[in-house]
Amino acid sequence: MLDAAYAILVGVGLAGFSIEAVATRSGVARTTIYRWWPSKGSLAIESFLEGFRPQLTYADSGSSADDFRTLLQSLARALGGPAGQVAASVVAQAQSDDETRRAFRDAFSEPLRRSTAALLRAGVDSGELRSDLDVPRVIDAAVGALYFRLLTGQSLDRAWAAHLADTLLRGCLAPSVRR
Amino acid sequence: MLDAAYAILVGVGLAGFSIEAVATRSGVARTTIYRWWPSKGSLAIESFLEGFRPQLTYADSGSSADDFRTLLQSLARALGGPAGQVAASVVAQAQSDDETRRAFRDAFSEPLRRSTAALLRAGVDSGELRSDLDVPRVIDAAVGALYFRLLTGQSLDRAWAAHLADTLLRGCLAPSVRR
DNA sequence: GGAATTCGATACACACTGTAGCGTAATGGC
DNA sequence: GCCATTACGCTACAGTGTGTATCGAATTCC
Repeated sequence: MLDAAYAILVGVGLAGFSIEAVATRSGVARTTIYRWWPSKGSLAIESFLEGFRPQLTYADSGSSADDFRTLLQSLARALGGPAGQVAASVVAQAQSDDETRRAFRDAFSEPLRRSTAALLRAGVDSGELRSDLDVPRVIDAAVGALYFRLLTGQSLDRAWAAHLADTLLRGCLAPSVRR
Repeated sequence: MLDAAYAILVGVGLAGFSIEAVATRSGVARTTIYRWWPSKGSLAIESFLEGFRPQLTYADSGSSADDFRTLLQSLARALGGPAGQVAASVVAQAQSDDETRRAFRDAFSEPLRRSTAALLRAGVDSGELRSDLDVPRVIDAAVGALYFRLLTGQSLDRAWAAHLADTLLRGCLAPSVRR
């Protein structure tokens, strides 16, 4: 059923995503789906997590800047593909369903935020990044830019992510490392 | 009818937003609404534009950095209020309706992008901002961060916007002006 | 004052939701 | 091997919203 839900979200998009459609496609009775998922949102988010989780690269090269760039690139690569369509659908669903919003935050958004924060803080500690770096804002900007491109249907690839990372990092590097 | 649509989106949110509900609330027949708007999305976006347009501040203080900060603050202020709820609903609608997506981009997203780009380019020309500034990415980051906070239901106010602007500007200022 | 337009009201076919009830097949413990 | 539990398919149902068609009444324009 998760496969069917994923396939529908990737193919037809949120417009054609209904319990009915998932049931038909997966060859399962509608009642069976209701038995397992309380709402459309929870089904969507679970199918997203199923298909997305293993695609991120948390490098540890010794340079926080490089690791940051690598992470953003892997994010862009993942969200630029089919999973991006699913992610956008989940975010859209979350606008009319607090439960979905909460689930998405807890299962995806916050963990990602925490990992990124740890990565940047390591850079601050090592002296590579400026000591007064406003980590939450940098993450808002980075993740936000990805959201923005994703939800406005613009392309999302490694090259774009690399440029974004470089642009952001210019304000993050410690004075002694700046170009 | 636009007032009714706006009020519903602000109050109940996207969940309770239906042609039916707008008709009932505005005391109008459902058929009349269908006569004027081809889709739910076009109704939502028009009610958004009606209630939002006049709220942005395009300052011209002589400093691009200050103007950028001011613009971001006014955006945050506007989107942090009731209109933000409506904007989020429109973006969500746009995920299942290409027409809505296109309309939102043409009527809101792109003009805002263009104005911001002009503002930043003026800073580049005046020498306040670095000559190799990647303007599109800075805008992606700034606008994206706003989107992100908006769509994940996080607060959005002037103080946050000011910190965001400062964080971004650190990577934008020309070497001679840097702190 | 007559024509054109716009509206309200009703009706209809359709799709999806969410719940309930019932019979059936598989599973797992003893 | 038997029996209880569990999960499933199927059907039915009431409710809500969609989108279209039709028609008479009200309003506006000239």
